[in-house]
Amino acid sequence: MTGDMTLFPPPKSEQALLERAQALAGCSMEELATRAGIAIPRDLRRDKGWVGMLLELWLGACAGSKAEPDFADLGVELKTIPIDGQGRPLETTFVCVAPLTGNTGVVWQTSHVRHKLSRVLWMPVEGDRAIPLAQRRIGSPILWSPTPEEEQLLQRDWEELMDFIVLGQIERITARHGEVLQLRPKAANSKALTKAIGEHGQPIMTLPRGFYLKKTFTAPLLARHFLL
DNA sequence: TCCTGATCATTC
DNA sequence: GAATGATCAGGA
Repeated sequence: MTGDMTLFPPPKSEQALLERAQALAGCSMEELATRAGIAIPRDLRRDKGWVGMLLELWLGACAGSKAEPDFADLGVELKTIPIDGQGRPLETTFVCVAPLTGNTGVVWQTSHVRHKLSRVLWMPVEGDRAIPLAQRRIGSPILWSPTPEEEQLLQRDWEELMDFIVLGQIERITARHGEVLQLRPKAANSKALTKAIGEHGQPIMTLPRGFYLKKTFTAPLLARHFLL
């Protein structure tokens, strides 16, 4: 058995996907890794995407495909989210890389952020570092689309952040900007650079950035599920 | 204690 | 370098 084989073909419907995801609830990383023939790292320091890749395998996501949803036929994106004992998120959620050039005329309606978040299967996973990785369990999955209120929050932040980028003010953006959506470095290290627009409209080199959902956005989203 | 800025692996 | 998958870790 090899690590890159798919345990399942892609699900044929949202319902099938959700049922498959629900069947994983309560399972430990040890169970899923062992049954997939995959070694479990001691921790995630050098394997940050390990849990996400493991769940892609079990859910039949198109691993490695790019610029497409994880479940292309269904238009569904898969997101694992580490949670504490109360079901609250332990980390922000990466959405997509921010385009730093060629943004003249871009609007929210056709943005990558909006498309990525239009339909998401959230897979909560115990993430407390006091719990050995092998013993961490999958939580109850949530198939989600933004409510009108949530989309409005996202759009407001996205437009504010994109304005900075287009106007050559990217170096002034910090993770504190945005109520629910923030812009932070997304790179191999602080020496990785990409082209952007400078304060006088000239090309500059800067850190690649990504859009991330703040915990203030994902926490209520997860909590709502437990109230229903 | 928590959040921001930095970082890790892998593929192409 | 860009894109996929994210979490780490020290300073505020």
